[in-house]
Amino acid sequence: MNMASTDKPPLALIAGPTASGKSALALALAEKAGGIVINADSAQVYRDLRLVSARPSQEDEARAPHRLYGYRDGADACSAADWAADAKAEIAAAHAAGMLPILAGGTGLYIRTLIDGIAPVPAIDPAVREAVRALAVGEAYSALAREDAEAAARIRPGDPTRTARALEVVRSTGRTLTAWQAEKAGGIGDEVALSPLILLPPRDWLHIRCDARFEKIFSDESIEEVRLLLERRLPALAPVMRAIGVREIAAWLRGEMDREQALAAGKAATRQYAKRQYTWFRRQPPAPWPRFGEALDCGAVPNALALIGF
RNA sequence: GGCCCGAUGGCGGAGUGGUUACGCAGAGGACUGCAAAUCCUUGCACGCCGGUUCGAUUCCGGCUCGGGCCU
Repeated sequence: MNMASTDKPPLALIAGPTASGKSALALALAEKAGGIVINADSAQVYRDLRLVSARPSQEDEARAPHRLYGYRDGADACSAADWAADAKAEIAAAHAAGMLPILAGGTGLYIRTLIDGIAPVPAIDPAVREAVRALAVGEAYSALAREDAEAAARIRPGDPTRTARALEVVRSTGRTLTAWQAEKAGGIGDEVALSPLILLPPRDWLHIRCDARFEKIFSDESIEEVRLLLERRLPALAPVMRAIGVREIAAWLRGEMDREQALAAGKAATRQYAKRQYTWFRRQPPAPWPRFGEALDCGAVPNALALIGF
């Protein structure tokens, strides 16, 4: 079991790029140690994306309890802090039930928010948000340069996401993002005995798995899933609409690509996503967190679990 | 057999007698409330053999290959 001698309740964390085998490893740990698997992946939270986000199967869910998978409506955009609050509640519930909570997922920002906390910026006035997001990047950036020069200095002029965020924060709260970010709140890192494991398998192995993953996703059932999602006519900027697979299958349904092109585009997007996650998990988590560099085939599971004391 | 056109990095695609676009893919990186998002950086080429020239990817000739036309 976990070697850490402490009174703090345990929390296991298995993170890594897509297709690295996180879910299978989490499930193996849950079966071995009496755990509850808690999703830490931003796309798998949406009900609308069962197949396209490659959520654990019903058989997997029958083997151990799974939480925070498909629990949000696609119209209800989830933020890092929203998820962290939900995860905190699920972790507490697991502890109350005497079980080991096991976070499994690949959204680095979500995990960081849960463990380290985040600046306690209040909710943004919806009118302000709408107005800010309606601006073109250039306009938003020059506005930011006037209203929060400090933020503008560290945000790249071409970065619409961060520019809009910084701008909506000053305008809605009257205080700059930089000022807010001087403090972090809500992190549970100090309250738990964390057993983190980062999966960084060989790239060529991962690429093969990414390709296979998307090929499996591009099925008749997934196409139906995307079709139903499109019928909801959600805003194009909604997180569900930007999930890998949704974009490509939608483009195919609209006749903008043929099947081969959509398949190739989906595979490429999956690999590119894995690469970004690889960079995050290689460099962002604290150095002491163990990294597991083997391909996660069946024989490697015990080695991986041993790294975190199970 | 003759004539014409083309041959540029992994792919697509400009261009130039000396400092060789760009897009995609790949690689590296950033990341504080949309993160499966967003953004930054970047290696790699001028079919082969001669000739002209101080200097050829660029000009000339031949060859090879591809496409087209003619007989």
